[in-house]
Amino acid sequence: MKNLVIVESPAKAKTIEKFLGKDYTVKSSYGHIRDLAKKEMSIDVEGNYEPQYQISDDKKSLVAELQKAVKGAEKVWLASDEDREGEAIAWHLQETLKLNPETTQRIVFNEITKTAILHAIENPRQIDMNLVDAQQARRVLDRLVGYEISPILWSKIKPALSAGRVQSVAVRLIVERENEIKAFESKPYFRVTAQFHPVDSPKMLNAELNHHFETEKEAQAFLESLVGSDFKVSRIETKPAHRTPAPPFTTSTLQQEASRKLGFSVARTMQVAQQLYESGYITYMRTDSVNLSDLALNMAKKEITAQYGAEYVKTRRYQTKTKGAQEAHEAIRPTDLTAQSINAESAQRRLYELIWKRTVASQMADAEIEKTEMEISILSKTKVKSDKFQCFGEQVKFDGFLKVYLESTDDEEPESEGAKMLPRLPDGTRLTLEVCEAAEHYTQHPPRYTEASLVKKLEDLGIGRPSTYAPTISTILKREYIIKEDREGTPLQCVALTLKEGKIAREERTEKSYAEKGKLFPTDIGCVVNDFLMVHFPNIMDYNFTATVEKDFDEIAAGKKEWRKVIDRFYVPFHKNIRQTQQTSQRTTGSRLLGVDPKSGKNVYAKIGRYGTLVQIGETNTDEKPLFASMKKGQSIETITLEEALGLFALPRTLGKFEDKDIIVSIGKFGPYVRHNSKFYSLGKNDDPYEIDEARCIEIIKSKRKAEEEKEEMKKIYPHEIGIKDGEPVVSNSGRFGPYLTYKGENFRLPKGADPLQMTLDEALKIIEAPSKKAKTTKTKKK
DNA sequence: CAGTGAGCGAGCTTCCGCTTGACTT
Repeated sequence: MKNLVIVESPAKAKTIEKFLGKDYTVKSSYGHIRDLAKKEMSIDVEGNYEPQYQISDDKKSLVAELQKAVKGAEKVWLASDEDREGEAIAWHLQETLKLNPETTQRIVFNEITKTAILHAIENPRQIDMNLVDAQQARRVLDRLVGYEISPILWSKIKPALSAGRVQSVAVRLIVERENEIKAFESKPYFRVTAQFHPVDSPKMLNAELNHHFETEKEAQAFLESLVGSDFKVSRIETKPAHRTPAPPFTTSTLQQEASRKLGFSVARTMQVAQQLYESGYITYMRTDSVNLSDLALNMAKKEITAQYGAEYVKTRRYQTKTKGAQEAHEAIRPTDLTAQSINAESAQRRLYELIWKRTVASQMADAEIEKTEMEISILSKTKVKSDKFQCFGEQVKFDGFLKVYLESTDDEEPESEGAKMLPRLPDGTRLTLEVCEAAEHYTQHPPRYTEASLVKKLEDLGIGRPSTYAPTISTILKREYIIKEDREGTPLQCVALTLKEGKIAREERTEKSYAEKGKLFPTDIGCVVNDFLMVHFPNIMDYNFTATVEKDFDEIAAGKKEWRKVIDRFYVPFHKNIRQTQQTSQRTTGSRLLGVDPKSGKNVYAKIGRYGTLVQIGETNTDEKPLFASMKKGQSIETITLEEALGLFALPRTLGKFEDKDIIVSIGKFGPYVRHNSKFYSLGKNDDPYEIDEARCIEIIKSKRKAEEEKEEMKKIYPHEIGIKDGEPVVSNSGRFGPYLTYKGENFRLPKGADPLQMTLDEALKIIEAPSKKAKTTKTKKK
């Protein structure tokens, strides 16, 4: 082997190997191979912040494999990504594999095309230690922040909590949005819409009054003033406008669009995109760049010309404006733009088509639009009115990119009527009012974040990276700082006044406020932790903290600052704050007094305990031990009432007898259960231990008994011998996931619908001999 | 396998950013 090239991703390795030919072997590092040890701080704070790196357990065999490959190679090329992390990966490889810095070739390319790669090979350099140091500073800072603040939370609030530069700010955004919503006062207003038609034509015009009314009285008075009034077109104006397509996808915009258009969670989008990437359908999916390669631009031009005509082509190069973008890759695009769709499972196909449309549209001409604005004046018999009706029309003159794709918005207002073509009516045209309605609406609070809109906000603030958006959300969900929930709209009483044929009718309607789906809500713990961090670590919680330290990292990368000095300037005051907070801050439980227990006369509190939120009767600092009960799902410290709190002390409940033994319902370590004759039976998902009755308990007991009997039956049937081949039996067994086959010590999955009891030996052998999806080279680890 | 929450004290938890694991009984 002459040349060994090491890249970050195995899929990339496969592609590059094709371009480079047989003199090159391409291997993958699978990301970072070394990191700070997980257990300890692993930073020698006294020793000038020297980081202590170690090869992670799951990378040991890979490193050994790379070591072997290095020995057999004449030249080693480090081709990790062209950014801070990529440079550090190259450096860790050089250190770990003991490569000679003088002779090791560092190459970079940010698009996977033959020209880009060959160009890179012709222009090797050495590792840029300034860039590596910028990464070390980033890594060390994150570790210091996370590993020094988290233990404070354990002792002051609850064990196993966490804080960090990215996650804590993400939680702050959600907590603050919820506070805004709580502070929001929804106010009613009256929106006036009307239908007119020219005196001599039945063609209807939809119009809206140029302002709202605050009260029904005002709206009523306005409608009354219309009776007997005349109407005319007082102004009509048309002007050309154009719309431009959205830039190609980055990780963040892909997550947003897949959420809006396909309803995917951020994690699902990334999982499906990974599959598309591994199958070679799309370019790399973790990117902050909107750049397309020349190859892609040419492909797009050809494809658009062929499909839609040359007038639809407009080649555009987009600039990445995102804060802190590192642009190590291209934008997310199809590798082959001639494939408008792919033959794959539904989720993959739909995501691919979205990417195809977005990419192609980004290289298409603007849409040319003609906008029309019309004003309708009210000619009152009594006085001249400044109130005016307005109509808006839109006509697409040339569709351009709209032929292919239109970006969605997060706007939750229902699609407004409009954007239609307006008839051309000359100024002064007399109009007849057909109907006018003043309908009551309520102002809406700001929307809660969805996963995708949170990602967008984080990206706008320059916080987090494409590879961490999805994991960050799953971390704050796992810590139970936030929950993802649907919330139904609440009914609103609305008045509607309708003027028709000179008469005003009044109607009361019940309308629902907008339902919220998959929105992020803060939990009690999230709020308490956020408040604590805001008081004691305001600088870390500052929305500009990341942007500020990124400036330092950039200066380190430019060789203008020394990374250890940057860290020292941050750490000395930070650590002092840590010590002070640990010594002086109070334990925080978020406790709230709910009232007095009528039975005992003692105070009832709701607060955070070691294992979650709970309610408590009595005081903790007295001789008498208080009573405790866990709160139910959906209850919170802030909203729970005294009655609800007292209801939680109803467990354990004894619900009569079955077969002469007590039925007792309670909640245990593993959730709600029924106990009967010293045996435990878990309750179903929809059973509430506070509500469940005797009959349902007996049903649960009986069905569990039946399931056990069936299991016994299965044990009698299995193992079932299907036949003998080469002196070895072909057997079917029944396991946790249903029946399966065993032959010569190996297990085989059954295809859907196959019944091993009816199966012939030939059929069974077919399953056994079918090639398994992946070669069984990997060993399974057992704990 | 079927709480806990006070207090004592052992030992545990935790960050962000690169990557893809594994295929059960």
